[in-house]
Amino acid sequence: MTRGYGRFNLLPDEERQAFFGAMRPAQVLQSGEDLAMEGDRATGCTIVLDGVLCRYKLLSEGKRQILGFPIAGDLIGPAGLMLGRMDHSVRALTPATVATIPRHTFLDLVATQPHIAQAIWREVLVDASIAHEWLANVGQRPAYHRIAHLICEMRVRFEAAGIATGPRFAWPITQGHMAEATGLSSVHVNRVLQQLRADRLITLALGVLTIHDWAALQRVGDFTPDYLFLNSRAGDAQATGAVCELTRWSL
Amino acid sequence: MTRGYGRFNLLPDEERQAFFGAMRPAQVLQSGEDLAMEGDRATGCTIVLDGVLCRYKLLSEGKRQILGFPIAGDLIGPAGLMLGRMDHSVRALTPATVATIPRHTFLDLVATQPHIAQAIWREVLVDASIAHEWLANVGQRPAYHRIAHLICEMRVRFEAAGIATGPRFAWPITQGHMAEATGLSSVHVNRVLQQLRADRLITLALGVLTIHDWAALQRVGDFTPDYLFLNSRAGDAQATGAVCELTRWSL
DNA sequence: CGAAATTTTGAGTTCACTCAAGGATGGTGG
DNA sequence: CCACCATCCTTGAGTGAACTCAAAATTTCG
Repeated sequence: MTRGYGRFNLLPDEERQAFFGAMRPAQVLQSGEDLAMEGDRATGCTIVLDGVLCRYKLLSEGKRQILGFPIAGDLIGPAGLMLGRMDHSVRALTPATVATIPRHTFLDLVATQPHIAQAIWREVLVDASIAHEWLANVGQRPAYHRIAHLICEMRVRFEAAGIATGPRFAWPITQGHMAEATGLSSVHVNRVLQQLRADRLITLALGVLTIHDWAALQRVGDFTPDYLFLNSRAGDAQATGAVCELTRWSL
Repeated sequence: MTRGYGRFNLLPDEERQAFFGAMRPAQVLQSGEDLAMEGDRATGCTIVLDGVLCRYKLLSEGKRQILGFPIAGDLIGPAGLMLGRMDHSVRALTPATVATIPRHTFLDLVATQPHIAQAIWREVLVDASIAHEWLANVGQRPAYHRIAHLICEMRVRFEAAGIATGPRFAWPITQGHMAEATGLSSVHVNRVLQQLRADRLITLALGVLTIHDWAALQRVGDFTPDYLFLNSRAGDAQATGAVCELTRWSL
């Protein structure tokens, strides 16, 4: 069973098959491997089947800003395809499985299959909405609340993708990554996590995150899931598509 | 003469007329007036004809994060239309002129006019790219560099929109707005601006910004305009469309 | 001209950072 | 199976960038 094609499983049969049929064979990325680099001419649109990746930008002085953590069902590169080049890089944080639709096939699908086009634009727009929320998070919230917000988001997205069920799940994001995502230093992230633990909100150890008080964590993180636009029918995480080898990273 | 429809002037004649013809009569916003609120069901897609607006999110504790400064040629609300509700609010910072295409007409245009659809998606994707750059700016750069970056971006966008020519132009963004855009306090913005002035990079007074050393300012701001995706044909700022009353806010 | 908004200044504080070192953990190969 | 290495996590101490509060000066607008 494959982790999920996210919303793309909800497409009408014909278009769903067209979409899945357009994908090249699934491809496995090693942890730390780059899938695309900022400035690259995008050669295709990639859908994440399994694993956790990060979008990022490199700045002068070696700083890095993580822009998001794509997981199963998320798309990599549609914007790059349509604007001509990638505005950010993408790297696997865990072993990951992805499948790519070549540039031409993808543009054809978007032009001729309205439901596919709609599903893709939805993903793109939700990504933009998430970027807005992250900007607000990094710009306005103190470290403690900022980290809580990130954890809330990932929990909800993991559940929506069918990766996590319940308050205990694999957390493949290092404190260094959390620092780069939130604009904090990794030392400070570590201290904030200890505080969240002392406050009985979460524990995070050995790659496993446990949420002890979901309501309080959301309150602290000032989190409401509206910006994720998950409000369509439930059940879109049950995958029915093509079988592929899965890398193991989750619990 | 109208300030500009941005890239929409580049559409083939037939589609350009369809696009302009779909707009309701231009509408004037007062400074400080809200055009849309987060959570609103979007009723149309609005194109900015003149003036400067801001997209923003309100957070708990009364904090506000500004997500961008739409100017002539920019679109408000296409994402809101397609996702069902706005993920952020939009407010005029200066008197502004805008024109709206009603929901149904807009969706029809997108579905039936490929060049219009392409132009709109381009705008949407560039907005997302800008949000990514802002996230990196706010997350990683110190205040001094962060403000420099914002000034560089606005200068380039003002020029591309035909609003500014040369290094001296109207700057309707208060220090309070700059603070909310960059995640700094307005007091600190003020001190950074004084430092930029002491360093002979800019002067900003009475709503007029002068850039004294563009090369140095870009260096300080770690600014390259790639993420704005302005690389298509020049001359798209010459407006030829319908005439409308213009509010005066620029030099 | 007066009221409101914005900018500026000063003083004191704090949140988050840097630097540095020591402990865990996990993967790899002998 | 264990030794080793790389990565990641943790802790301590000192520093600094940016913040808050408060009030005065300036500009804008009705």
